[in-house]
Amino acid sequence: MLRVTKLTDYATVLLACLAKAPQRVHSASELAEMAKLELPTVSKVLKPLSRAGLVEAFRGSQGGYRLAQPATNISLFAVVEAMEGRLGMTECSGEHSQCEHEPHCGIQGHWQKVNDVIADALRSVSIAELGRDRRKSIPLKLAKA
Amino acid sequence: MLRVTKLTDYATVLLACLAKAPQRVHSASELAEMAKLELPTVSKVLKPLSRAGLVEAFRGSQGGYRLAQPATNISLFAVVEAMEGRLGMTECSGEHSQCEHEPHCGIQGHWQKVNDVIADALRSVSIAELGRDRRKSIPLKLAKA
DNA sequence: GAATACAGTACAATTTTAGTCCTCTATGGA
DNA sequence: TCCATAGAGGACTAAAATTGTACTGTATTC
Repeated sequence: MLRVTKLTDYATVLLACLAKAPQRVHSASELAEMAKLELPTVSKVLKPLSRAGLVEAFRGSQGGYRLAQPATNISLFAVVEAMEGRLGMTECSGEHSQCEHEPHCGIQGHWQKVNDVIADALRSVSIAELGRDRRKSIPLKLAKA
Repeated sequence: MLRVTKLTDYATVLLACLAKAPQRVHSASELAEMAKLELPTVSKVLKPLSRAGLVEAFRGSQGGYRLAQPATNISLFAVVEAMEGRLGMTECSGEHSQCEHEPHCGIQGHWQKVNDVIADALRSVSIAELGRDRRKSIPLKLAKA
């Protein structure tokens, strides 16, 4: 099915939540509430996003997360890469290929082209666009505000 | 990493083999030899390709497989779909979504757009293109950001 | 210094994927 | 006709990835 992992999916949802109030600091539990996810799951998602520089983390009481960049600057490509590592459609399109078939495989270079096109597709969508409600706009009760 | 499964990868390799002599019938063991894969694995890959109408199968002695369409007509999209089912980047972009978050998720429609772009990317490459130009490797030194 | 909240690591349960094997059916030739 | 070949279909095992959770540590605020 060629899909991203659930964690990556969650990441886009959480980033879209953050993008709705980019200046505010949201705690992980507040985000869990907003996205209807479990707290440990939210933490797990936000950590790699923080390491990748997509969100800023603040410790201590009143701490939480905030977008580290304008929402329009954060592409789906960056999110996928932060969550799943370097994009590569096949074994041999990664950095250090372990593929034993390479010596007699005539096609490995071609997947790279496909990778590039897909990467461009992901780069063309920012999380700002994800946040824009196109259907039913959701209440998004900020219960803990 | 956003990658296709190994079986899909194998499928492209096998189809590229078939495309080199499109009129000939190749037995599964012959293809296994060409692609340096195990026979059971080759069989497993060719079955869904046959069901999807990408290759023709001939039983009995002197039987084997042959491309059912000109190689230029067989896109990577068709191969991925035959091997992995309908393309969908996220749970909710599939046909029958089981995603419990849909009612309060504001972004599900947006992944569909990404799907479409990626589908187009895959549609733009045929297995005929995979077979030609065995340029060893493409300079890919996009240093990790 | 106590409470809050993120960081990092580890781990169990589940699901997917990969690979193999076995039986059945169809074909072509002796 | 009979037999060897070769794909069809399904079942099954092992391995790997994903998911979700827990626990301990560290930083910050009041």
